[in-house]
Amino acid sequence: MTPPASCARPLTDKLAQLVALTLDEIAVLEDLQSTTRIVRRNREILTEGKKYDALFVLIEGVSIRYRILHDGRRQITNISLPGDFIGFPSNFFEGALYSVSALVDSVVSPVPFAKLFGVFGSHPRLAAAIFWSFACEAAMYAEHLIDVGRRSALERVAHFLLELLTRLKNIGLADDRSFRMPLTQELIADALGLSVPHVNRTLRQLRDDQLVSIERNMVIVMNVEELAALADFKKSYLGQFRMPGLVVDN
Amino acid sequence: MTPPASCARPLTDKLAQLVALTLDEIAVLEDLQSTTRIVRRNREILTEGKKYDALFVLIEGVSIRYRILHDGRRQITNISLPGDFIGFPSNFFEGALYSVSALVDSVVSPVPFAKLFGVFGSHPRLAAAIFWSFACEAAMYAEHLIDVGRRSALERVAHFLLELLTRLKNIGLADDRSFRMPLTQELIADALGLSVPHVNRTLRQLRDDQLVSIERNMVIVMNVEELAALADFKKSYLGQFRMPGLVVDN
DNA sequence: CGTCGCTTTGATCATGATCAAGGGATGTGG
DNA sequence: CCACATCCCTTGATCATGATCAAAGCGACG
Repeated sequence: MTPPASCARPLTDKLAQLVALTLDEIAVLEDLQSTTRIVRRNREILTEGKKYDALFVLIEGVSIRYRILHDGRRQITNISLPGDFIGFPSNFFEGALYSVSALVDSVVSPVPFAKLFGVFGSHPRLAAAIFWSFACEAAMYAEHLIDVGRRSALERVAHFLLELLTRLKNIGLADDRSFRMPLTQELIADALGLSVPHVNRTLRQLRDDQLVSIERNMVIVMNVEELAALADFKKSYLGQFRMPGLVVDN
Repeated sequence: MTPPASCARPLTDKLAQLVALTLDEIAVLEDLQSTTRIVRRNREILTEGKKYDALFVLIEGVSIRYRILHDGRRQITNISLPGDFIGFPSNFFEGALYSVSALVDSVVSPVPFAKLFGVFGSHPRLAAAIFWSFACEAAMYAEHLIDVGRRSALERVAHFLLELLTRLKNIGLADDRSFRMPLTQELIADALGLSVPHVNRTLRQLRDDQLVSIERNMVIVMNVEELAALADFKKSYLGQFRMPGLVVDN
């Protein structure tokens, strides 16, 4: 059902959408991700406090980054989809700052820091493109923060659904208005700083208002416009990137 | 009272704490910040939606990054102190994602993307160090997100005070337990996703509990240990960095 | 057919928002 | 030197969003 991992190159595809990559650059990029590892559903990919000498690229699957507070409350800071880097910025610290778990059986590829920084030195265009994906990740953090800090439960859930739809669409895992929700309501709650019952009620309200339709795992956004207006959602932070420094000759 | 801007080199100082910089590297770093601009209190340094070809370094002063929602609610995502980059990741997008305002008269220095990426190509150690400061910024976002998503008002305010204390200490603007609070309670409220009266009451409670003392603008953390325990605060995300890729020869 | 994981619903509770009004400081013009 | 205005802090009363607690429904799967 799932294609062999070696066939999927989500990171390359993602960066290629940004910049037309040369064959050489593609080769370098593929070399970065040459070794892969399978991580089973519900196993940790990264563990808080451990030392790492690499970032990871998520080749296939879905993972969450989170922190668990002393009394068990959990905040999911971030959801990773195929093509995303895992471990930025966490792994750059003495002792990873967060744990990352696979939500489904996943394939990851470690990218040693040394290799990564090597590419930064030798392939400036690639460097800029990779840099972009970090910027994009940071932008999602900021947007997530606004969500949790100042939006109502309804707006939060709406924004969350639209962000997920947009991101899944970008990597070909959603069509224009529908996708399979990879998270349980408990996970959504922990991502949005809400309780499970309230997420459930909020989803119900969105359904009652004819804004979305949810059946089993399938989410259909019935009215993207209106939902976006409700959530104050602008997808610019997920896409339009400037590549100003691309023509760098030093 | 304040030293002339040309004397302050907070970014260089910050990075020098990380890696012993060569004279050449220091020169390159200073060259990056060679032009400066003064921004008056309450003026915007960056405006949401505008295009920029540069990041900025905050040389002196304090600034906030924020988004205002359609109905006027404001979320401050981030507070910048001297030595911090302003405009990551926002300025890498077509149309800056957020506005940034100076809270006091400030000095900033534009760093054109082209120059920045040039350094990335030519000075890998510097690149890694600058990269670190982006990672640190991203880590603060994540920590802020946990704050707002899953901590109570009391924990949030406590965590906020400790983060500020630690950051100010790192740049020599605070002693071991006290500092001048650069934000009004309204700004604290907008940073933490709370209302002004509740921030006020929460600060009062921290005072009543003998954890902090606040007089005018001066904040004294009376009991760092206990406050850190209350807030679940670990300062590792503000300091300990690995420089694994520092010895890169390509 | 029973268990497990997830969703759904209801009833009650509490944290923190909102609304409303003062209370200092500090600064400015008369 | 005083009047007044502005900005921020403080406090109180009420309200509401969303948490918590509890229990039932409902597939899927072994």
